Amino acid sequence: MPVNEYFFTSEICNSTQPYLILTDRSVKNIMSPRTPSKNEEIRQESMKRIKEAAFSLIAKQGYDATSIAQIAKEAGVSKGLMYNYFESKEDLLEKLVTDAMKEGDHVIAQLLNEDPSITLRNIIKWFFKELRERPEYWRLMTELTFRIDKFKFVHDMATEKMKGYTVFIKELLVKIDYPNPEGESKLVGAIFDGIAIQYLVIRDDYPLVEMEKFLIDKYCRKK
Amino acid sequence: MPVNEYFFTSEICNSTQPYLILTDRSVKNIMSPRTPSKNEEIRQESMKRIKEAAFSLIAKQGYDATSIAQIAKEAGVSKGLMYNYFESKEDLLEKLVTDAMKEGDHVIAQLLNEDPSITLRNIIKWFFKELRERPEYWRLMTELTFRIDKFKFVHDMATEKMKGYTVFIKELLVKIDYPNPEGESKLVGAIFDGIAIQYLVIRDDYPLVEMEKFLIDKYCRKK
Amino acid sequence: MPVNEYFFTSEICNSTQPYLILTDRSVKNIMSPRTPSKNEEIRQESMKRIKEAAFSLIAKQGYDATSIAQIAKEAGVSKGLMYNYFESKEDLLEKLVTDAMKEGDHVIAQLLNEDPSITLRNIIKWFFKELRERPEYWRLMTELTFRIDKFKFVHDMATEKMKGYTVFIKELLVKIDYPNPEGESKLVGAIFDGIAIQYLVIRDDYPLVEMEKFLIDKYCRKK
Amino acid sequence: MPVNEYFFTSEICNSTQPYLILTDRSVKNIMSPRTPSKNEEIRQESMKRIKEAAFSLIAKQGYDATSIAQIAKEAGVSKGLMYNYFESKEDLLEKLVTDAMKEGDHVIAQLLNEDPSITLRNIIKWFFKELRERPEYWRLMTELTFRIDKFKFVHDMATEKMKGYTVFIKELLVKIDYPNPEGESKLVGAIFDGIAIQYLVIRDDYPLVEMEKFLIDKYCRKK
DNA sequence: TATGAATGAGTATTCATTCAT
DNA sequence: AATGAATGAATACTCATTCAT
Repeated sequence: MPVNEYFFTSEICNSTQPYLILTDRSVKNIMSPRTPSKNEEIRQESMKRIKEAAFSLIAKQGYDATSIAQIAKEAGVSKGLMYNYFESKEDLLEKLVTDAMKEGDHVIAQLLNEDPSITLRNIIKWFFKELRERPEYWRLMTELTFRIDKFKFVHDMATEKMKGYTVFIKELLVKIDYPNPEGESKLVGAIFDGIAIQYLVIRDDYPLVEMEKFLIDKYCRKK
Repeated sequence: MPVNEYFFTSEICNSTQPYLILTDRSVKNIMSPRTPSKNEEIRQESMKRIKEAAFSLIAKQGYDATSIAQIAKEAGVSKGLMYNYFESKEDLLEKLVTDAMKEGDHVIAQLLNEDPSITLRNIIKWFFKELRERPEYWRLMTELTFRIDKFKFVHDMATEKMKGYTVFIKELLVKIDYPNPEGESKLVGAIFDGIAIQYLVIRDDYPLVEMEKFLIDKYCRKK
Repeated sequence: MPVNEYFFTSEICNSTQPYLILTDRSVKNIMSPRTPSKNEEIRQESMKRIKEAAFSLIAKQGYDATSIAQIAKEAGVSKGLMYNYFESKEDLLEKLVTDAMKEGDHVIAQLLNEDPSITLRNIIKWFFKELRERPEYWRLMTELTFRIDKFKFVHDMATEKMKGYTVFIKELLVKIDYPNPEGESKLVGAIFDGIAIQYLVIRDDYPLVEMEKFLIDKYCRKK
Repeated sequence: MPVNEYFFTSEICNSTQPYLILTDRSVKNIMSPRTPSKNEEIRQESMKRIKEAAFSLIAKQGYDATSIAQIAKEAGVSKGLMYNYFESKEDLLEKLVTDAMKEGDHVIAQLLNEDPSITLRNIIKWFFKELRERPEYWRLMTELTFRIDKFKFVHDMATEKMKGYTVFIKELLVKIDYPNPEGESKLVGAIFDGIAIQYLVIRDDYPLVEMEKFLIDKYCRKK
């Protein structure tokens, strides 16, 4: 691999700014006091701090109850800076949700197995793992989903995901000859939501481990 | 969305109208041009109108989006009067929720039957009936439950109810020799909550009738 | 005239509230802590103070440069109160302008005379009188008229008034056989605006008296 | 709206580009990798672009509605750079207005003719030409003039120009034996301002051509 | 008991200006 | 000379709550 490959970090390559082309001006740092990549770094850092602060506060307190001032304080930046990166409070929320969804998006493919029972078990396990690892995210999504009028984008995302997922479960149940797969797949959907909700509300008192075992035993047992 | 939690309570049937009992305060107040009982009547009437207005508005719009001014207008009273009866907006909400929960308590007794299968069927039917008839109420309870930090009292009520309820279902399942009653009763709890939340979000697109039949068939069939 | 006529002041009769009908309740002042007319009085007083403060500040500084906070402070009320009476800052402005226009509306009829020369002289005199007595109002109107995009209502009012007025002048000039009444009436319109503008800007240094005499001499001299 | 004030000035033809003269400051700055004159060239270029962007935006949208960020973007420079050349947003405006006034100064000389009637006709024609070609500029000047408290410098410039101008017109009228030149010159000033303001407000509906002919016919006809 | 005028702390958002680089 | 991330004071507006009557 030629040495010069090292000169092109992903950061530089992704830069949307053309200034890094080496000209007299950029070499002498006359035109630009900070390099564009340095600036981008600063931007990303600030954005990240804002997003993290916003996410944890909104997930804990809810969207309305969390003020821009509070987020800025938590993130250690000024209120004004938030509007360099996000058009509005709602735009910030949308980016937060989109980010969080992306995190979970890639996994499904890895859960597939030629044995449908195992696929189903993987899904169940993944669901409980998500619940344990990102409870705040699911709490937030649930809250937002309930506010259809205000956050249609969340509601739409959620509804669509739910449909695709129910179909998928049904096909698995068909393959493993589970009785009444049509109704049962809808039931499984409700069970997932129900467990999530109860866990998100009562948390440590909820028998998450027991329920996980129970579900796997109920739906993934080899006949 | 813990919905089923609200169906059962340990404190059975406290008077829903305790204010009519003549307390020291109202008895003493005899210099008033109105008799104490007349006064109390007026109080009850005003309170009722405020609660009704508050409930319907909050259920429709959410707690934050509903202002005291709006409630007062809908109830046909002044803003100031509201603070004669309720210490704050949050206190009003608490009394609203408490009332609504008490209403649910009465019903349970009527669902009992010497045949546990029939009792269970009655419960399932009542659950779906509630969902159809008072979706706003359940939406409100769900919304509030998710705002733990702000409305701890709802969370506590919900958790307590859920426990009592799970025990009750378990006993029914034991009586009808349903396999694994311990886990299954928790599952039924999750199913109720799951169905409720899905229905409350997607409404008309949700197969409520189908799910009701499916559940009755699954849990109440005589072997 | 029957004595009871004296009981119905205009204030009471105009009240939109029916409470003044003498019933036990209103006599004993149980239902309403302040009489509706007293309330209306308070409202009018507050409104007046806000309007006066707003008018003088906006006329002096311009609309944008005058903040709600400033107006409230000048009026000696809280910011919040302003929104009891006016829907927005712009609504306040609109009411201000409408009020000011009303003040000047009635006069025209009184300027008419069977001798068109005298009518014209009356108009010219009235114009200079207005300029002397309400310069802030005309300054404000001029400023606002220039901001078509934002204050279309002012622009429309102004344009309409100008048209009617030009036609009126033309007819007068026709009657007094002034040469070229069509063009001359438009010129007179421009002259009025021009004098107003110059006076409103340089004020005391402007030869208002001299111009008034000059105009009367030029246009109202008996042939 | 004092428009005509900007047409004449006492300080005739200061260099419109005084910055190109090498000052002590730029001469000394020899450690720079650029020559001082090269630097100065860059300065001039940047300043010019900023001024042009600022002028067109402010003329179109008004002073308050135009942000520094917008100007910088339009000019293709950074916000920070603006503060190298202008102390503040208001300072930028002041320089803009001063520049624009100077531009007007040059023209007058070209309008002069040994025949005073022709000079007057030239002035009238030039006035209407300006109005047609640069209405935004005149709109801006008018807007600013009316904000005395905020932009006193505009007011002062305007007042001074008006005086010089009135004297000039008067002398022309004297030469052509127009009756009452003292009053009539002031009237012409008012007429210019009046026509300008009416045209700037109602634009296409204003009979600009008709008024131009009418004025020339009225004031420049050889007897 | 009942009213509603009044308050003031709170909200999201904007923007001229600063300053490290 | 030039940049643009960052600031913070200012903006219009909202609303739960108080209190004189």
